[in-house]
Amino acid sequence: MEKTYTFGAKDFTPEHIFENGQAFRWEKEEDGSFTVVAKNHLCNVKKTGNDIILSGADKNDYEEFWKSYFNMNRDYSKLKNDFRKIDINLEKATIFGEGLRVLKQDPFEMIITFIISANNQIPRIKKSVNLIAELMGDKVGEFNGKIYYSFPTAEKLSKITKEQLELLRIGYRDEYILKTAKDIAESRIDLESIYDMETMEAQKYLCQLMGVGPKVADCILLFGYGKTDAFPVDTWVKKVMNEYYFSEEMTNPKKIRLKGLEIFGEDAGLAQQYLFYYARENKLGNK
DNA sequence: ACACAGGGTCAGC
DNA sequence: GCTGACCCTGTG
Repeated sequence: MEKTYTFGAKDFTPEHIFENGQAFRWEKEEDGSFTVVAKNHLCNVKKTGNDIILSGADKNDYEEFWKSYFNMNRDYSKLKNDFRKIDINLEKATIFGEGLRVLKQDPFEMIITFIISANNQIPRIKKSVNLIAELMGDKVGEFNGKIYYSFPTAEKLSKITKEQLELLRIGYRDEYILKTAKDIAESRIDLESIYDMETMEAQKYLCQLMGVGPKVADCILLFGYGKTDAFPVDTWVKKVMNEYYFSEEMTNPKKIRLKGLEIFGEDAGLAQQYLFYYARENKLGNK
């Protein structure tokens, strides 16, 4: 019999967690559940009534891995309560994205994933990232007839061949991920040291990597390092910030970022994720 | 059909 | 600092 672990579904809505553009290593099943692979762990996440059921994971797997992955130590009820006091638009976004959580994912995987994300579309990003795991990673397990693979280390990815790169269909980004994987594998950039850096210092440090600019760096810091004061400014955040917080059109991402931190404070990155999801799902500012 | 945008970044000025 | 080009592909 397959192992399972069950916990309360308060502040935990799988589709709002997985379908908000922070994670790409999952499949939605026919019953609405999500099968997710992270590091060398695999499980299926299903919401039934007031419960979340993890299949393929037991209490020990939860305590050792998934609890941290889902950032279960963070109190999202309190967070939403604080956000509601700050601003009515943010309150609307938190209600819309009820149960959204910002995950703690692998830093190297985030680096490669968000380099690929630049000037790209979410379905294509998902395809490319999963193909990298399939080509260069190891088999983690199987669920519902589908095989799941771990994301490769920098050492492994740095040995990808030209032919394999072709298969990824990531266009001009192939030289970015190759050079970045090499810089990390050969220790020119130390990913561990980033944990101890202030967010702005870390952003600058990450921007040394080919294909990493300020926005991608913020995504890496928010989704991979748990730095909640990283505030990625993309097209959607630009739209939503202009809609609510600027009287005249603001295009400068640096100033939008500053405004976000000024309004939303030390957890601005979490606010950003609600706003991003809200703006994109409602196609805010389109025509 | 075919232009357009997509979780931006880079090189060149 | 600003501008244009950039591999692809899903969408209208």
